[in-house]
Formats: sequence, structure tokens, C-alpha cells
Amino acid sequence: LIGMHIKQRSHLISISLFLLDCMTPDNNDYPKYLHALQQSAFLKDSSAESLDRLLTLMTAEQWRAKTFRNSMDVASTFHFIVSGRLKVYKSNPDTGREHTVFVLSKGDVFDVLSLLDTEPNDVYWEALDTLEVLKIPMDQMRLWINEYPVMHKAIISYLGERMQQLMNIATDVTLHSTLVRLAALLLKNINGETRKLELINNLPNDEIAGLIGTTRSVVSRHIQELKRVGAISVSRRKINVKNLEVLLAIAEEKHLP
Amino acid sequence: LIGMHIKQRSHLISISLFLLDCMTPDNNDYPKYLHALQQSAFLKDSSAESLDRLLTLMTAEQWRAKTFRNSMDVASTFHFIVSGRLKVYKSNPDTGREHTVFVLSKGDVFDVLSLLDTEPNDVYWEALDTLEVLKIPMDQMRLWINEYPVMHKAIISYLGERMQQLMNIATDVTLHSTLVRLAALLLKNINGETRKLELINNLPNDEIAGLIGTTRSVVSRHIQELKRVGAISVSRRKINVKNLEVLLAIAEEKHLP
DNA sequence: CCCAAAGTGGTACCTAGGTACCTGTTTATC
DNA sequence: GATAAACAGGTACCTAGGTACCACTTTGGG
Repeated sequence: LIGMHIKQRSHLISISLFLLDCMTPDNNDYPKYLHALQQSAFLKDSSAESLDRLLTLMTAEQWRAKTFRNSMDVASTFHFIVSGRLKVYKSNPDTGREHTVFVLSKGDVFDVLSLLDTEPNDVYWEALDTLEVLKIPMDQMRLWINEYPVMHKAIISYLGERMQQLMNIATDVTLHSTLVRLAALLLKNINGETRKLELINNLPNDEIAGLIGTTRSVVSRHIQELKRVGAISVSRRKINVKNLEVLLAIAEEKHLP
Repeated sequence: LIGMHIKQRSHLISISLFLLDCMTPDNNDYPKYLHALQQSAFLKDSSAESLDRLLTLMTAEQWRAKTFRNSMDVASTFHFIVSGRLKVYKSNPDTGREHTVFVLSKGDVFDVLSLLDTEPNDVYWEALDTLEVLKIPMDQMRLWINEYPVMHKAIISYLGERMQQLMNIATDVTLHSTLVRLAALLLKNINGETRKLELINNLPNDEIAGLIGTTRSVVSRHIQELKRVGAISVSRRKINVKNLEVLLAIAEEKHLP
């Protein structure tokens, strides 16, 4: 109960100091932002000129880590992530439990659902690191999209991919144990080359818990277990994968504890 | 363990006898099917002529209750439900657990994800009643859509709505207890006028369990509890809602047991 | 540099929910 | 219409996972 109140208060006092930055072509960072837009999967089929025009409509903004917004706040603005990580989550204010649905990063956009004029959804967004975004009024984004019909296909394939991910997230909690989900999370986010975690690196146990739909203490317990069997080693806020085979066996439910 | 093997065997021996029925305009049921297409939310913006042309490309098919298909089987065919109910679910073959993601009925279509060429998704579809569908080869459906650009907007709004639902389903399991989810399920599916359950009526406890991501025994226990507090009355395969206020209090987590 | 406050992680205890086993009821077969 | 098989639902028992409390570590004023 105490934990929950602290959580809520910290939400209330979370003051978001950010820099506003008008995006005219003479701006110093203009080339950098244009490059960022060009690399986005959401805009991958758009022409250089159309992106150029889009960028002139945008302003840059910086969110400090732990800055958050909910659906109300962002419904009238469309955002595009330039750098940093952002978690998309739902929470139960009564219990303080949170479930992270996506971690967005460079090239991702939000909120696509508001863009489509669906009913408001009561979702939260919170910066995990310092976040650089480009923002644009929602109605201007809609106008821009209608001028470039190729965008409709891009939106469809974006939604399709997200929907598939959501289906897996929705069923994972009931179909697999927390240990299995933790192992699968680590495997999903490991870089094949460097063997290091990406996207979910340097996260405290709280955040990992939110990602697999459980509580911090359960994550802590399972991390102890994974250390014990030699699958990982840990230091503060850092997990190093030591044995992929063991992790894989656990994730595929072939590991008998 | 025994229960699981029986489940798997029943899958294997599920023989689907269905009627094939070529859809030429002189067919007896042609007007009925055309009417069904016109009522679909997925096709609501399509012209009469375009639907007419679509229907000539389709064949009718009947699935007996408990007939099922998985993503492999339906990836190359697009389906449109004329009558009956179909559950979309994922399962864990090792434990026999299932999680129902959607219950589709008249006017719904499947599989939209295959239509978008996303990676195969390992989902199952199973008829809850006798199911009437119209089917069309997937590539023909894609061609038809490309001829009618208005369909892109329809697909986008369909996906947007489904995505929002999926987000709620994904987070419900971690954010709310099974009793709360059961009460919410009943409230969501009650007809405002008749006060009767729709879409999920006449389902055994198994299926209700799949819908809220738990097991049959837990559902049974909670149904006893809801009977005890006078919220519902039950007979075989049938739940009658008696007290909306109590259900609402439980669903909103304001009910202290 | 000191100290408070926030951040992070470990674990004992307990309960919500899952497993296993049971009875009763309906459906199918000869 | 008798009998078995499949179907439906109830419940005792137990364990996975959640709550609460703890200690340690880092951060930020003054």
C-alpha cells in the first residue's frame, strides 16, 4: 500500500522540463533529424521531398528519463522517436501494478491509435532514458498522410506487425510461467553478434517485471535461479547472458527445475 | 496429463465434413450472402457493385461445431463469417492451456494478418457453433482490395479497433484478478435491452476460462461465488445475470469479499 | 563532505489460482 | 432402450507467484 502511494506521488511531482526547438531548414540539427526520419520503418516508403515537407511541420522536444504522458496528453500530437527508449504501458492505479506492452526506440512512432481516431485508450508512455522526439499536431499529420497514399500501406503493415506482437503478449501470461517468460525476454533481446542485451539493457528489476507481467520480487527470485544454473551473471542494473543453451531450454519449457 | 492427451487426440480425430457451394448469381442463397456482405463492418464503405463482384469469386462452406484450423491451413484463404461463432485462440500444447483472444461472429473476417503478409503466427480458429463462411483465395482477395482503394482505410480502422482490444486483453491478466475479469466479461457481453448474454451465451466453463485466461476450475469456483452474492443464477451452459450493480462493483474492484 | 531521500535488490510468508480427482448429465451406438 | 463414451461442473489439495519487510547503494542538496 505504501509503495503504491509513493508511486502515485512520484507521478504527480514528475516535472517534465523539455526544450522546444522549431524545425526550420536552417536549424543546426535539421540534417540529423531528416536522417532519423529516413531510417524509420514507418516512413520507409516515403519520398525524400515528402519527408522534407513533414520535417518543416515538426518541432523537436526532449523528455527527461521518467517523464510520462497518458493518452489524454498525446491524443492531439503525433510523436516520432529520434533517440532514447520509451515504454508503453497500462496500469492499475488501485494496486500499482503495471504491464509494459512495448518498448519503443529510434524510428518508432506514437500514438498510432490516436492517429486513427479510435476511442481513447488509457495508455501511458514513459521515457526510460533521455528521449529525443519530433512532434507534430495530429490533424496536420493526418493531412500529410492523406497527401501521400503510399502511407496507408505503411500504416497497415505497421499495425499488422504490432498486432501480431500484441497477440503473443496477450497469451504469453496465461500460457507460460514467469521463469519461461523471463528467459524468452532475454533471448528475444540478445544481439546475435555481441551477445549483449539490447533495448532492455540497464533496466531495474521493476521494469523487467512490467515487461513480463509480474512483480519485481518474482523477477528477483528468478534472476537468482538463472544465476544458480549458470545461465546469466548480474551486477547492478545489468544482466550478462552466459549460457544460451540453458536459457533456450528454459524458454522452451524443456528445463526441469 | 491425461486431460491433455485426450484434448490432443480430440484435435486429431476432429474430422471436418463441410459442404462446398459455388457462388454464382443464380445460386439460391446468393441474395442472403450478398446481404451478409453488405452488413459487414469490414466492407461497409464498399459499393454494391464491388461486393457483387467479390461474391462471385467466393464459395460458401459450412464448419460443424468444434471444427478447427490453424494458421497454416487458412493462410492461403480469406474467410468471411455469415453466421455462427468462431473463437481465435493460442494454445500451449505442453500444458493444454488455451487463451481465447477473440470470438468472431457475423460480419467478421479472418485471417486479416495473413492478408497483410505478416509472418505466420501459430493461431487456431475453432467453430463454437455450426459456422457458415464465405471463402476466397487470399491472392484474389488482395487483388480485389487493390482495385478498391477505399478498402485500405477500412482495413486500417478495423486493425486499429482490434489492436485496442488486444492491448486490453494483454494487460487484463496482470492487472486484474480472475473474479474481476469474469465479472467484466459478463458485463461486456450483456445486451442492454434484454439483459441476456450475447456472443458468449451457452458456453461451457472451459470456454469461459479460455476467454479470461484461466482454467475451468477457477471459473467454476468464481461462478459459485457470484451465485452466492446473488449476482447471477446458473443452469447447465447458461448464466443469467441477476444483479448488475453487484457485478459492476466487482468489475471495478470495489467489492470486498 | 555529510546526510537524507530515492533507488535497487533479496527473501519470509501467505494467498490466488492451478492440478487432480470426483460426480452427475447428455449424447451416440447397437 | 440399455450402455458406454463424451461432456459438464464441483471441490480438496498444493504450489507459483504476490505482499510486505528488509538491507544495501546511489544521488542530490546544504
